[in-house]
Amino acid sequence: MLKSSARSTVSVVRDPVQSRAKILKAARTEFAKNGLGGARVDQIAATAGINKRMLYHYFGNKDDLFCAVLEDNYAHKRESEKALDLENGDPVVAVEKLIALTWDYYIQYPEFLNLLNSANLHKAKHLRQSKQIKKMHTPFLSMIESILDNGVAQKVFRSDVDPAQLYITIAGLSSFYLSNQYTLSVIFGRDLMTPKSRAQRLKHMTDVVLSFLKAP
Amino acid sequence: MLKSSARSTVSVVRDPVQSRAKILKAARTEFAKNGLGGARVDQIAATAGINKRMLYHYFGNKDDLFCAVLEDNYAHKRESEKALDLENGDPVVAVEKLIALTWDYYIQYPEFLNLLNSANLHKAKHLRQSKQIKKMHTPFLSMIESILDNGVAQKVFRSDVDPAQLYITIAGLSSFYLSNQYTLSVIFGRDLMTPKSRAQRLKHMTDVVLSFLKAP
DNA sequence: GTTTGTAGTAACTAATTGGTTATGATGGTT
DNA sequence: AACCATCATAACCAATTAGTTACTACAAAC
Repeated sequence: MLKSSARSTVSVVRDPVQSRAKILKAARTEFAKNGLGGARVDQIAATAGINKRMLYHYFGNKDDLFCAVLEDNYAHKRESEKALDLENGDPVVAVEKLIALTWDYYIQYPEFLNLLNSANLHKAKHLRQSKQIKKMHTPFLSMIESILDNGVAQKVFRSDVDPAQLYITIAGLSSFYLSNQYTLSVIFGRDLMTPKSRAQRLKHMTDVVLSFLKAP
Repeated sequence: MLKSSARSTVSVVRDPVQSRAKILKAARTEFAKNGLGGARVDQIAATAGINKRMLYHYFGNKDDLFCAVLEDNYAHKRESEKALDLENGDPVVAVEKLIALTWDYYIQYPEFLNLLNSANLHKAKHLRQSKQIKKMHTPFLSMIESILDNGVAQKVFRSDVDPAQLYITIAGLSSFYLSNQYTLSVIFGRDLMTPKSRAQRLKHMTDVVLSFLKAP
């Protein structure tokens, strides 16, 4: 059975690094928009401007591609956290900065939370394959720990706070508001994403966390 | 083109109320498990034990079925909230009860959060069709408002708290922990759902919220 | 300069998908 | 007892889906 040949006159540009990056970027957008189940491989290939065959060439299958997107997603976030230096200086200011960073990151990259939700819908089975993920977070947790230690040493924070609990709390305060902004806006009948609303939320979250940390 | 007739010897039981309920229940499970995009209409029909045609008969199409599931989902939660009487009595106890109720409800009905996430992934376009949703929440918000008012009157709570902000905070503290338990467990390398872990989280959340409300 | 692994394309496929057609059965109302 | 809107079934369909096959072409090593 004969098949027609690929076009042979026009020279094909080979750029594996960029091709891979384009696929990853398009996949991130598509997975974030429609979830793992709703995402279409054809759409990812079309958005990336590559042939679908290359997607399978580089990433194996849809699930492995999703896994690669998740790793990339976490790596990007950790990169932004490294940029801040919170372990030295005033612990109260450090906590304020940490809350603001979390909040701003979720706003700037709304795909992050969508991908996180999708990963959890599938009980993190994609993430569990990845060996790097866990160690990526260890330095982050120890950073929170030293902020708390500084606060305790300076007698401004209570001494019984679990860093993991605090991290989940800060992430949850931002995440729920942003991730559920659409249903919440319907329920409350008001736009939660105006600059004023956003500022109020940031203030509220900071109040909540610092009241807790400073409580006797 | 002749088609074979439906079986004519065995009498068919007609029970529209139960059929509708069975579809809704199966749809809830399937949508919660796989998201809107990943859910399969055939699977819903099979689980419900009804013919797929009836699903379209009762609910129109997949999106309208999803909308019906969401309405049902909210209605059920509001029903459980009505059961409590929090507006009278000690405001501190009322807040504690509200946090515990939210937490326990999410644990008892994990589909709730999955459906909520799916609804928001699609920017609440299904919920916006529904007219009842908004008014369903008004009494709930005013309940929180009167708890806060009681607390202020008794000089145990600060007076600048927005009820909507507080509601989102309480929901977020529970929701993020439970909804993301799988990825968080991978990251922290510990099981977040042991009885001990769950008790610690409930205590932490209560501490956080009450520290804030009692702060001067 | 030829071999070889990798990057690339077009066309294909088997299975699945949401939704429909054609037909029949039921039971309350008139 | 005839009527008819509603409840139900099996079989069907057009479109879509994830993944493949068969083939071509570049570029660096040999």
